Amino acid sequence: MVKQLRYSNSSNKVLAGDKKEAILRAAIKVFSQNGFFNSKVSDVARQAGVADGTVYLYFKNKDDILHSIFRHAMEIFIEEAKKKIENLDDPAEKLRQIARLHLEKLGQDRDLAVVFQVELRGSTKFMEEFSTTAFADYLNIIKQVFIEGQQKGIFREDLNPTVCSKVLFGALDEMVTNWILSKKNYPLAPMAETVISIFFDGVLNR
Amino acid sequence: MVKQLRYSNSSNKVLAGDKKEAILRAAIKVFSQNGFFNSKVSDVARQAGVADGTVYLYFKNKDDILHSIFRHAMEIFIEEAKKKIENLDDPAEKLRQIARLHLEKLGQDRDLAVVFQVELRGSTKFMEEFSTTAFADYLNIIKQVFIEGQQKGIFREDLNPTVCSKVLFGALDEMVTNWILSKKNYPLAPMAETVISIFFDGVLNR
Amino acid sequence: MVKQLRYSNSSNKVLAGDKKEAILRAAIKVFSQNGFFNSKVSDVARQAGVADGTVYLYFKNKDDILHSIFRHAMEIFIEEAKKKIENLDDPAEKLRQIARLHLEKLGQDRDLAVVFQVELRGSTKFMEEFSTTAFADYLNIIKQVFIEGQQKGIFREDLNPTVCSKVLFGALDEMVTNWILSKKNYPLAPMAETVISIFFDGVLNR
Amino acid sequence: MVKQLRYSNSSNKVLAGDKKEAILRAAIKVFSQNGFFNSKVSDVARQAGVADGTVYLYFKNKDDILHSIFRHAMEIFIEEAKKKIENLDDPAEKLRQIARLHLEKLGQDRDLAVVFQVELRGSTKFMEEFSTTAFADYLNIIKQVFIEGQQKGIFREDLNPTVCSKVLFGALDEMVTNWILSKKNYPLAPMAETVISIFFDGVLNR
DNA sequence: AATGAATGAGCATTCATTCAT
DNA sequence: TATGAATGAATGCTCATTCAT
Repeated sequence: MVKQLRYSNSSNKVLAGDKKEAILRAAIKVFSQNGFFNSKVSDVARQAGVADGTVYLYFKNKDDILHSIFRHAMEIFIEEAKKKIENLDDPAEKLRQIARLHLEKLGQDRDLAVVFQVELRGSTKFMEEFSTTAFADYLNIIKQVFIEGQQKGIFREDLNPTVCSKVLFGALDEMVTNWILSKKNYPLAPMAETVISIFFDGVLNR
Repeated sequence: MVKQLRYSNSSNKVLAGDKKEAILRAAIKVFSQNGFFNSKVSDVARQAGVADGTVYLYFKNKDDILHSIFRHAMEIFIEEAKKKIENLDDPAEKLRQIARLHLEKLGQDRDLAVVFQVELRGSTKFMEEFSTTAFADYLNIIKQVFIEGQQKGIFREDLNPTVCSKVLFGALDEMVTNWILSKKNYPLAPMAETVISIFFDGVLNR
Repeated sequence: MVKQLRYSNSSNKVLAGDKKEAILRAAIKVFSQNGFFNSKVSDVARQAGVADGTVYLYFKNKDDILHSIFRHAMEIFIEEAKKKIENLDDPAEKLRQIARLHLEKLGQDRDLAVVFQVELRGSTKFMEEFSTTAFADYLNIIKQVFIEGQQKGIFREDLNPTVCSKVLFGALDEMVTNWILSKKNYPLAPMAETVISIFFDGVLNR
Repeated sequence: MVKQLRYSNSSNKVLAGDKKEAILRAAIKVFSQNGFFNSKVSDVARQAGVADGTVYLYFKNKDDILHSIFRHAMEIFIEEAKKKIENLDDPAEKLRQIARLHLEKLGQDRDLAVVFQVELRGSTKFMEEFSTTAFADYLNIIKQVFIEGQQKGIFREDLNPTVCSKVLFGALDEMVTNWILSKKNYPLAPMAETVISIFFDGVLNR
């Protein structure tokens, strides 16, 4: 969910942006291991291989690092999600792809997932900001697809699209949280199918 | 989700247990307003009307207060949930009652809800512990009801009961989180119906 | 210029106010030795025999310690100056007593003098505040005595009392500054006579 | 009290010496606005229109900038003072000219005055050094004129010349300090007459 | 000469916890 | 039980200075 570090291939000089990304990667690792509040800026710096002060050349403060992790990852994720569904016609298939991408992305990067599921949730300050920015964008994508599905007669029209998008997100979110807290090391992405199956058809026998 | 403060009605002396509960209530209020990490033990003490040191007569440390809030509230909640479903036969109705109780309880106590949705989530330490204790009990109740429903032929048998219980919980949980972060002041409990409707019948048109 | 530490003489318990005064005395010593900006709060605490945090039970912050030194000393000084002149009739004698008290007080406490002459002067923020508070009171006392002298026909009436009070203060102030910077260890108080002599009669021969 | 910036008028290239002077002027402005301790070297560099590192091509360190301001200004001042009095015979008139020059120079350059009256005073390190170098030279000029006046029978012989020179300096110094701290914007130089009048004739009526 | 990215030492302040009363 | 004064460990951030270019 975060771009890989890129090193210049025409010289051994590290690209400017790479130092910032190195700090971001380091922060994801450190925050996921010790928690945001227990992580020291100097831990992040050491992990990134830079001096403490250098962190402040790229980030306003410790909070800003956490913000950047979120913004950066969401940006990439939303971009990818949009690309993935733009060539699909079936709204149901679109939701299935989004669900899969959601679990795939976080399932690929446990550290990032921990930061997303735990560290970002521990403060109303963060929560409030996030729930009105990139996160709102994400929910909105789901919602629009749902509305499209209602218009095409695929989804029930008695349901509120906003609530439905939250139900789907909540279910996926819970899968991720359980996954990172689990002692077992099962693959996360396949759970998308089950979630989608329940979301689409419900649990009742027919 | 937490017992109301009870004052002795035969004397002016506050009952011993009430002082502990006063501190718990104070902590719920303070934590929900400032966040756990930004709350000082002295804030909790002042809110409870006791001296700083007194807090340590009832709780091991600051973390222990948060733990107690969780344990105390979950205890009451699980007890109430069990009582609510013990006289019901229909597993579907049982889940409906649980869902409604979940949203009713937290919808009645915004401060407690904030602590549950935000403050308790900000540390893997807490999360790991919670996900294996009282929270596991709660998920297990849902799961058992689900299995019962499968045995009675009401619920689909191709679905994993554990995953289903998480999907239901995740959906409800997301409702609560959105509710506490929302500027609007809508009633939370009624959303249980929609969530249950989706969970039971799915979103697809038939 | 600062009250001496008082210990309870009826028990070995240190009086509450004494801890604050102990910190003030310690700060005067530490600031005068290392300068305000180079002094660490922990230096002051160690010198006072208390923990770092204790300093903050009595002072808002490091700046507040410096402020308090000034306020405390000026309070005592102004009180004493007023008492010294209240029973005198001759305005000239009043100024002589003030000049002597000024040099006597600071001449008795070199550390305090260093703080007054050097540390308090190094910031416009402090300077501006001081020059409009206790320091203004001091200058005003001199000025009022001067006006009284003009009314009694003792002092020249063509001179601006405000300017005259500043001239006298400036001369005394320079004596103190030179004294603390001097390698030699001469007594400061006697210089009051010379300053007063010049201030009263001028340097011209007649 | 500081030479004006001179730019080459035969080319667009700034003369080498001018860059050093530009940094000095920038430092005077920045120090007077924010105080020496609160000013960053990068502030000075920006104000001077050079890179941070460039400052260190002309000055050893931040302290050295403050030293240079003092040395540079005193050099010019003392040179000018000497020239002003070399063609005068009357010691009294010499002192009057010095007093006027003192207040004229600082009254022309408020930023420099702030640095002289406030920033240079905040450290015993600076104070001690200054009081034995250029400042001692300045006091010595006054003192020599005073002795000359005593020899010519103009000034009282019962007075210590050193003390007298300090009294005059202290009075002038206080005028400057009050001027920079004053909200009102009165001209400083004219106060030289009053100070000299008091210094020469005293405040007593005759 | 000039640059400015990188460094890393340094410090005020907070606050959970203790303990003498 | 209850108090609250005292403790002292712990850390984010700044900024003077360097040095490769």
